[in-house]
Amino acid sequence: MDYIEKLGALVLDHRFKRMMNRLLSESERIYKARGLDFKPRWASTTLLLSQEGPLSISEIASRLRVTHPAIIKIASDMEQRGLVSAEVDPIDGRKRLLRLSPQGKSTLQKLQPIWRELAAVQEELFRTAGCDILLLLGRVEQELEEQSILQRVLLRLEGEDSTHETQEREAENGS
Amino acid sequence: MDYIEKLGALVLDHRFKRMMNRLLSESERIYKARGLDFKPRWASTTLLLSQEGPLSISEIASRLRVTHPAIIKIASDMEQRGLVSAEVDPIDGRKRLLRLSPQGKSTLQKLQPIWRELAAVQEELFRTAGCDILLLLGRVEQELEEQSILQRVLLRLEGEDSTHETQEREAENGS
DNA sequence: AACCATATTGTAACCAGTTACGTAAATAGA
DNA sequence: TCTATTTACGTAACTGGTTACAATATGGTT
Repeated sequence: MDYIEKLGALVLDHRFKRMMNRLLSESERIYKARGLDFKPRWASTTLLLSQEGPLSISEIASRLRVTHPAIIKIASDMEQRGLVSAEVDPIDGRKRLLRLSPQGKSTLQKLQPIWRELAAVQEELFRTAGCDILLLLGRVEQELEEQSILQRVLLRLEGEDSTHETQEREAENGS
Repeated sequence: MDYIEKLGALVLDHRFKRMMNRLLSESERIYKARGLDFKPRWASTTLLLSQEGPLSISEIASRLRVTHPAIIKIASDMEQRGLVSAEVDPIDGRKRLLRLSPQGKSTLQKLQPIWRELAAVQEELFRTAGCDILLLLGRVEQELEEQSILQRVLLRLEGEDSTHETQEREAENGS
């Protein structure tokens, strides 16, 4: 019945998305079950702010590798719930420095034990299934820095149809 | 510098999302490099239609485990480019049967060798990094069917704070 | 001091999905 | 046969991101 599984590696993106959604929705339910009004998507910003003091929007964005509008949205949601406060940087009027509010810190205290177990459960889940998922993802990202999927696939295809090589070469060199 | 990697399993969702985006954007560039006007997100629908004849919107949606509005969007995009055609089911006037058009089939022919190499490259990438990714994901999904992350985490938390059990129990029972 | 380039934030428009809802066709039951 | 329920599709509104663009503050040059 599950056609996506049958399709294999071709739809790996689909599989990753499914796993991501599962992790997000279960985290959300865990927070709810523990009586916390907290969204999984705030986790990385919360941790970053807790560990590295007040930071500007764009600093957070670059550290977390998302775009600044995404952080603006997260920050404004967290401000509404009183978890973070913001003030203009006194020495650079363009920046708005974000910090965890007292309420944000108290929420963090409640989150810590949950996060500890959540991380342990997830790591264990993948280890039981056969591998260290973080190590694996790190290695794959490393491999891809050396050579992109695009390059790998085009190279293999080029070997195949060495008869009709036309515009592919440019595209490949362009990267 | 990459704070997400430092955060570890807590932000596994983030890591999966990153990998998914990478796979999608590289696929898109591969299609472009080979001169095809084709989106990675059409792949599963295209394959399904090619293998299992004309299908209705909701059949496709359920086979691919997405919602039907998502398929409506994909189908209308593919119709615009002439890759699929649709007609009302003669024996059930509610259904719109989708099938690959001749042009869709010819595009499929061009996609096949690309997909073959793409799948091979992706599998190899993960195998080199240490594991059979499809097997791994399948196993984890299997494990999660037996017991959800929610249950696992709540169980572990319950064991922990058996000393200071306050309001958490209610929340936990509520789920 | 004036000006230009750059950095930061914010906003708008878009994308790819979801949930929620409305409508039409089919089906089941009285 | 008439009605009530269910199914299929479509649309609207929302979410969580993106890119593109505008406005403003900073800092370096002349």
